[in-house]
Amino acid sequence: MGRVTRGFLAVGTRFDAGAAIGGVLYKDVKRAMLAALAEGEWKPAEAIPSERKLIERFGVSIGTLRKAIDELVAENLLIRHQGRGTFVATHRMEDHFFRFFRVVRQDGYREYPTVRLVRFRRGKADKSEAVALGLSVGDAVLRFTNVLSLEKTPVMIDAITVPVERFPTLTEVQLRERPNTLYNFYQDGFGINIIRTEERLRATLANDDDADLMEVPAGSALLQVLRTAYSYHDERVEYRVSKLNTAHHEFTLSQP
Amino acid sequence: MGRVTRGFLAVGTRFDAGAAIGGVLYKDVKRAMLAALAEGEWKPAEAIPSERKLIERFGVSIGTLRKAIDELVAENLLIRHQGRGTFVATHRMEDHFFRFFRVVRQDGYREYPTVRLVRFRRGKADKSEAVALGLSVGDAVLRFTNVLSLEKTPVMIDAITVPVERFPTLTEVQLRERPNTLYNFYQDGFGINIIRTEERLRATLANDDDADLMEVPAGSALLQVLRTAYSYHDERVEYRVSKLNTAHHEFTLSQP
DNA sequence: TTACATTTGTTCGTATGTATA
DNA sequence: TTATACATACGAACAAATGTA
Repeated sequence: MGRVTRGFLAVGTRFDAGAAIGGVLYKDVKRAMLAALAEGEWKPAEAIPSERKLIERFGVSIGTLRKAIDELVAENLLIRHQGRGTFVATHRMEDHFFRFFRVVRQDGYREYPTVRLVRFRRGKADKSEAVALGLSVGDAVLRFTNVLSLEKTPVMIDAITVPVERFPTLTEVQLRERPNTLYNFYQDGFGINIIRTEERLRATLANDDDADLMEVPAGSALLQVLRTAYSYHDERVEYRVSKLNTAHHEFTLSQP
Repeated sequence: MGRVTRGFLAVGTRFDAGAAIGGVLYKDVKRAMLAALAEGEWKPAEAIPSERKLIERFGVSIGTLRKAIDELVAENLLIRHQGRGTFVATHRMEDHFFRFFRVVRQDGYREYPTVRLVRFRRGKADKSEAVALGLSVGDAVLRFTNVLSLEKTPVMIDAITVPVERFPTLTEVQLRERPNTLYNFYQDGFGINIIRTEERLRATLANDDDADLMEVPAGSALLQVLRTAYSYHDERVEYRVSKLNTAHHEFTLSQP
């Protein structure tokens, strides 16, 4: 005989609930927590309720709760600190910056880049942007380009496209004056949390524009990174084509 | 008051043992299991002892054992199958092939490559090989080159270097006739398990040799991948420089 | 087909250790 | 010092998958 309720779901016996919902309780808890994150009930940098409160809220045991949290921690959505609490991950420099900026000097040295905004324009999604962002060709998008420098030397060009729908009030000035990382800015300014990216890499040759911005000869070999960035529920919110000069740097698959 | 022994370690009370060894019991169990794997007590594709036997062997509770196994599973060293047992991971095609072969057609289609061995020679480690493999310059190495094709078209060149010391009996014929993946061959033929790689990516231009092997014009942009492959205990056993033609394919960071 | 033994997976709960404010 | 929070370790009970008799 199962329990009579599933606590937060309250849908009948343990067994019936299992058949009716996800079958696995900790997965249901995880989903509920994911919903609390996606809906903004728990905000970046804030502590979520303590384990004791969460087991009351969800009506599960400590082990089940911890298993749900374990997975959210593994996915970098939450960060646990013994003695302090469990926190919603942010994109502040200290936290996750090098998870998304994988450029390293060839001797392994890592450094924060300086960013210069060189283009900002409204436009209509082309085919590749529409495919990448799940839009229709012609939908309104914002395109902007950053030049990233390391040790004062331009090393990477990021050509970024976002749907206007998700960033309706975004202005060039805001972008230029943002105090922190771009993904942190998405987070603070628009409530959009980038939690995952998919990236594909190619080699390409510098065109005149690249050559100009990156101070290399046209025809140089560049590493091209095609990135789609995802928010909660696999929602695509940014498409980015980066070009990296690998004369002195490289793209690393190792996390620091 | 702690327990009197730590089972397989038997080094005193729980607390003392903690201070003396790793401090965390499940980490000790994990280390012991890692040792059993590294020493070949548990061999690839075989089942390790059941949880019940392991908790007897290590003198820990089921929860502690499972936490140790959880981490080894997360690191892809073990694979659990409910109802069957827990198995040592292998490099057979079905298992982990696409963890190490990250080349995908631009439309996302994945395919096993065909491999052609085009060079095999003994030599002395140069600077970069020595650094990558933790050898001294001049140490004996084997170098061999594979051309990988997808849909009958050459797409990637792998220039591979391994220390002779780790592969003393390796011959060109063996390499040419291996029935399975290269890492599976290392595993079966030399007891060497590749469990992890570090990769760095650059863009480069095709030289005459590349152009010849890959049937592209010299000067084409190619994606270069510098890979160091590790066995247990972070031992470096292979250094590989790959060049990929990204005209129709790309290097993906997504796992299938 | 059925029944059973074996193995891992999930859920429960308790006690204690460790880090933090 | 104290209270709070997460971390580790224990183990029981049952569920689900698998292979075999």
